[in-house]
Amino acid sequence: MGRIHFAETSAIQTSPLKPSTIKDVAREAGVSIKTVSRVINGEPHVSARMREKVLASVELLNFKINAAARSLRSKLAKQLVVVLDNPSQSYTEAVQINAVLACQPFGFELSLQGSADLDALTIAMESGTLVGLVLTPPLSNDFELLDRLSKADLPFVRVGAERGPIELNEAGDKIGIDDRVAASEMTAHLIALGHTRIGFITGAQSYDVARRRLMGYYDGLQKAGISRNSSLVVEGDFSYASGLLCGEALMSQTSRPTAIFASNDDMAAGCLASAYKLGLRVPDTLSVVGFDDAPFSRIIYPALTTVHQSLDDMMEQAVAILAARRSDPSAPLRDVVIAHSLVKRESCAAP
Amino acid sequence: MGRIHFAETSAIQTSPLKPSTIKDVAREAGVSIKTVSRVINGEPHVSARMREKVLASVELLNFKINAAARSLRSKLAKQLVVVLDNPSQSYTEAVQINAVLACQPFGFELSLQGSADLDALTIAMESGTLVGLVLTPPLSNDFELLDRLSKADLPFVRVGAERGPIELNEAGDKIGIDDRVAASEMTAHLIALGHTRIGFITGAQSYDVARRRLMGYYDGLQKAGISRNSSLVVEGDFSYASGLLCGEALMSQTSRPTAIFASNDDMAAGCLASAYKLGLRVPDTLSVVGFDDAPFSRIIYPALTTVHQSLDDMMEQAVAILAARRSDPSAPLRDVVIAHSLVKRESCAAP
DNA sequence: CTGAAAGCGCTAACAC
DNA sequence: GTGTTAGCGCTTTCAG
Repeated sequence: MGRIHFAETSAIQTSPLKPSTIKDVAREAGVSIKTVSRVINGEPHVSARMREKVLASVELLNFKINAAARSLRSKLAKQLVVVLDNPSQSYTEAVQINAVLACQPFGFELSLQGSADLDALTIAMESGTLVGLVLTPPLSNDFELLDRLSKADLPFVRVGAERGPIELNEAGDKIGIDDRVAASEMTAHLIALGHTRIGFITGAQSYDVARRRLMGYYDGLQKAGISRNSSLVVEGDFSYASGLLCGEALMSQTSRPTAIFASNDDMAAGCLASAYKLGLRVPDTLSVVGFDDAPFSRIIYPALTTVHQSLDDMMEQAVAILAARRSDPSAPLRDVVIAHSLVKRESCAAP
Repeated sequence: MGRIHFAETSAIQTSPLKPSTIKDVAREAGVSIKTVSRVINGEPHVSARMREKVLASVELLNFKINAAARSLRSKLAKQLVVVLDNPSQSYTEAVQINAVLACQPFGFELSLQGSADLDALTIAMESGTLVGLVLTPPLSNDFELLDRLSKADLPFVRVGAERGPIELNEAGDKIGIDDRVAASEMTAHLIALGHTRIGFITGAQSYDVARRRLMGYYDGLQKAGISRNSSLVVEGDFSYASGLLCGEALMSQTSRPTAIFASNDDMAAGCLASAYKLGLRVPDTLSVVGFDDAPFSRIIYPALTTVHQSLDDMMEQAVAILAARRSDPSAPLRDVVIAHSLVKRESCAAP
């Protein structure tokens, strides 16, 4: 997750010269400052020759645009709100840092909120300071909220939202991984290892992401011809504490599962802890896998086999989508699917 | 670590009005815009009556200073460099997010770097764009670097740096916890529990912070009248991998320790993993404690007893010190000690 | 102690 | 296609 890429953020290393202005560039290139402005903003109606001359001078003088002056004049919106209300500590932290990182290049002012205050947001939008909202699960699938947001004409992107047939009150851009496919792949991995009694710890069923992961688990079972067993599925809430409880419930059954698939890493960690408490060795006696590839997943013992979802990509693109929509509000709605991957570590083995 | 405080960052929630300008305030208060400027910048030479009038109007109109306009005009430096080169993944991540957070209120542009490029930094300083540097361990005690930094007249604050008798090439502001006292307290805690054979995993001895924590461990032993035993001290490098190795080394001794004090949480996690591998139950057979209170320390099993150091406070103050020094370069050098605390969780028990 | 005027670097609006 | 002009909101002169 949020490793900052040193080279990218290191403005100082790349600009060892005194800052030059648009005027300097204009003089150098022998054009007007407006032309320079057009070129550096990628506007049309500039001849190729001029563009080249300007670009050369920009390079020569190591011109860097003055963000303060630009935003003072252009009054482009720059507040971006991320709404975050998730019980998973690691998810919450990962979203936070990646949101901060994603906003840096745009100079957006990030505001993290636990819920969306429509009135305040509407005012901010009308006064031209709001770029838009990034909604994370479970809010990204809260249809009442989505409805009000679209009625208020507020741009928003839904992270990890349900994708599928367009529904009536469907709106906003979407971005996420294919949770269902990922969960099915993980299930298949467990089955390939030889497991047939596979427990599943689901998130709250009010979360669409939880439902999708559960469906993926069922898909995997079905593909292998293994029938569902409702006693092997228990419902947590994506928190560590719930993983502890659900793990215990699963393991204390008369015929206990040989593998447990927790639908996020926080719950997998809890599950690992309860296995330890019950004296079950992982992966020898029990395999445990997670979902998310939280930062701690390689540092707990045993290192967790899990599904990697690239939250940095996701937040980066979410912010980029909003930024693009700022210039062109009527651009077609995006639905971006980010690649996921299985990361196999030490927490599972053959039964 | 980096939990973002929702209320603080939520500019939108607190300013549901259209932004008003210094002009509006001046008109409201019946004064000139310069007077408003003086008041909001805390400048002297303003009568109490005027100040009050202005403040009232500021409140009334919900005036928020326009950072873009201010920085365009005042050309105050706003680049802040954090130099970070530490093997601990969790420490690195925590510093990153807290640095980003700490810079937000000042509108500083953060640049994370793996080393300090003096030439580039000097140019940036001379052209008035550099606020200063925040040095983290081990750089915060790299005397050659410190020396060059002070000769180049660059402001810097040293996080987690050695404190004590002023040395010749001592310079810069300092901020950190009292590592030595903290380590001694943790050792005392272990001893109070009944442990006498306490293993210690130290960081690389080239790190002053590692040396201080080791000294604290010795202090704790000494206070209890327990003699040092060099076979109980092994040297890691603050990484998870080294904790794994060192833990193994400690545990495979003929008369193994009943408790292990790893001098950071990454190594403690590694140590826990090696205990698990060797079939030693923690805390039943072996107690393990860490240092730092990394985000994962409550999620691994067993939840880690550790020393909490408030990196958010530290980075916040570090940035604030630099900001203050920007207005008054000759202010006396600060040496801030942040409070630490023992957080007792489940990873240790009586032998 | 207070104020009037100039202008930071850039882009919007309008010429040409 | 290109250039000119005005002015964003603030702080900095420099006069009172």
